[in-house]
Amino acid sequence: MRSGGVPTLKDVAAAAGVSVMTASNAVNGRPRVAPATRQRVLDAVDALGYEVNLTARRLRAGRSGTIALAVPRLDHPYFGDLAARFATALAPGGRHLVLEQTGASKEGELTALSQARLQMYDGVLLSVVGLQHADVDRLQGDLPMVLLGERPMPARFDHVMLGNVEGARLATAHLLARGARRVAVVGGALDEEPGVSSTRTQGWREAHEAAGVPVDERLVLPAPALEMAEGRAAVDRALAEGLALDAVFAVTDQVAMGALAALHSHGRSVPGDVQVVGFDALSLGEHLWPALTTVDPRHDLLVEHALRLLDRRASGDRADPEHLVLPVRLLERASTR
Amino acid sequence: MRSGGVPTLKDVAAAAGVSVMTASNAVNGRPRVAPATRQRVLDAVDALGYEVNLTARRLRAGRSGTIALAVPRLDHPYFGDLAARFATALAPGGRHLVLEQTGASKEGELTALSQARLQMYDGVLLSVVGLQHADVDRLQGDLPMVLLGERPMPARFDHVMLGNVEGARLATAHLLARGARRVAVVGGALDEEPGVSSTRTQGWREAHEAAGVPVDERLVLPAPALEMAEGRAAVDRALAEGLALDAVFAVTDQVAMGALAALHSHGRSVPGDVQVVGFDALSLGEHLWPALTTVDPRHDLLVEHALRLLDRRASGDRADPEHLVLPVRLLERASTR
DNA sequence: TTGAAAGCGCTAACAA
DNA sequence: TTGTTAGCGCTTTCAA
Repeated sequence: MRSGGVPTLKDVAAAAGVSVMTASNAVNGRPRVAPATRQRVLDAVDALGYEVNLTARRLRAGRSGTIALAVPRLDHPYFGDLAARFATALAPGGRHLVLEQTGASKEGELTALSQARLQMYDGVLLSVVGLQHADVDRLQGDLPMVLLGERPMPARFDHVMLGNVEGARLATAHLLARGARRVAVVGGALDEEPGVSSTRTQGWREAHEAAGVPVDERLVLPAPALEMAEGRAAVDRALAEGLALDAVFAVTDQVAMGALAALHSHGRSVPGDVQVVGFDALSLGEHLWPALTTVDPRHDLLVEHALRLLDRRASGDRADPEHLVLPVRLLERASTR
Repeated sequence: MRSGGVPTLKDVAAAAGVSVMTASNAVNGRPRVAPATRQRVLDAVDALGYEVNLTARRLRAGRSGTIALAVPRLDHPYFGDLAARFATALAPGGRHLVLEQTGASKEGELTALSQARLQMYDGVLLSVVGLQHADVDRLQGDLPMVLLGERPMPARFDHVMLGNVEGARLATAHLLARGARRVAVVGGALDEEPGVSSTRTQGWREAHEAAGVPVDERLVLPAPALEMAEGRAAVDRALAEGLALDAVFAVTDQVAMGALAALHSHGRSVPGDVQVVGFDALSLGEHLWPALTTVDPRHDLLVEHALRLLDRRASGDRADPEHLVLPVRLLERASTR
């Protein structure tokens, strides 16, 4: 072993008095190694504290046991929750998740979205929030990859989408059924730019049409980065300007929390004066006061399908890509009547 | 180029009519390449869509430009916030952060904490929350590594600690100065097991001693995983059992949110009946109702010092390891008087 | 200024 | 059952 360095398979082989190949076979539990030989190798492994060099294994064998989840932001609880679910689902198979930050396309911070980076993994789960069609289309090669989230993307990739429109429709219909007539959509967007804001605003609009309630576009309150502070500021401003509203559909739970803060500081009671629904079913919504009614995006199904599709590609399956839209459901809690 | 595969440097060299070595020199901007040659190589790079294989580079050159932040949980906002800060700080240097989940020692989920995994990175920032001295002591080799968080750990590593005791003392002293006499420490622990709970409980105790207020150990309300639900349940139970308290020092903001929920459901006003202080300065605390007074753990300083120490090791410096304790400060907001 | 050779640590394929 | 050969894609060294 090179002094000061980490022991290699060569060191193990030398210590056990076998060839490097036999050491490899023994270490990896491959058959056709005599029990006595195997034991000598494993003893040497213990004695030296050998662990495989995953970089070398990946270069040679093309696998490292690592799957990447690439998300636009590391500091949104939504992605942390999702990452924890994927990590848990991968663990039994001996695989391992790492979280990569892609940044958003507009800001030109796509460091993680290069062939070079993604090639380090056995597979990539790519959240396409904030990405453009072209960003993803640049990706070549046959890296197993599954796209997550609702945005128009190259059809050659497997793609699991949340029921954004359907969830927004459910949430808004629930508010309208509970008597609301002035439902603000906080974090909404009227533009054509596809994404969370616009698709969920679309569901809000459809629910109004289905209920025969006219839509007032002044009730669309933007919160571009979908942060709590923006949701709070948007509702603050609307109330200060005297905009009439008796309900809030927040396009994410984070934005909903901001809305709740604003309503509270203006003395509006929830759900008495204003009913509130969020989207994402973050665990913290359950413990707010009042507990937040929200749309469950079914991350359980997302994880299940995404890994199924990823494994299918990893096993060399060349079937046509699947484009799934998951079902959603409403979790009724105390912030609506 | 192997059909269907990703182009390699060999493909670029062939296309440009130079040797692989010259292509490498040109691509990496090394000197001693004739301008015309360099241009031909770069043209070939563009034409083929070549990107360096980071696995091969790491195996040969020992660097990949990737730093890992290993944390016990991906779904605690605390770590997401910290990760985002590290990612931002690394970006200007062209380096890249990935987030690894270590799990907690007790549950035997230390998948990420193997030599093998960590060796894939140029450096590792290891949050030692939930880890044992022995887990970390197993790590050999000269991988640049900085430990984060207050726990007894092998002294041979650089180690940046938060001012846990000092922060808890500040928070508790603030409550006592504002008239509180029955300060519950939610998420606290009386045992000797070192960690967030016990060190912050220690600060709570010291503040009482300094103020001459007797400590009542019944006011130590555990929340082992420091989750919101546990904080809520702990305070719920205490109030149901008639435990007298006029203030809460929650050892994390997450636990503080749970405490706020419990206080609210028991009709206790904050800060009127019960004052509340958290710890961590999570951004969501600013937007709660009331806004949460909290201890700022100075993540800005943590990031600055951790990267300084990491870079020092990466440059081969053999200086004695540093063991820093960061200063903290109290952010006074509306949940205290 | 350019290139040939060697090898990082590992494993697939084949030979003994 | 064990070992030999070759090479993954890159970069360091050294020669041309």
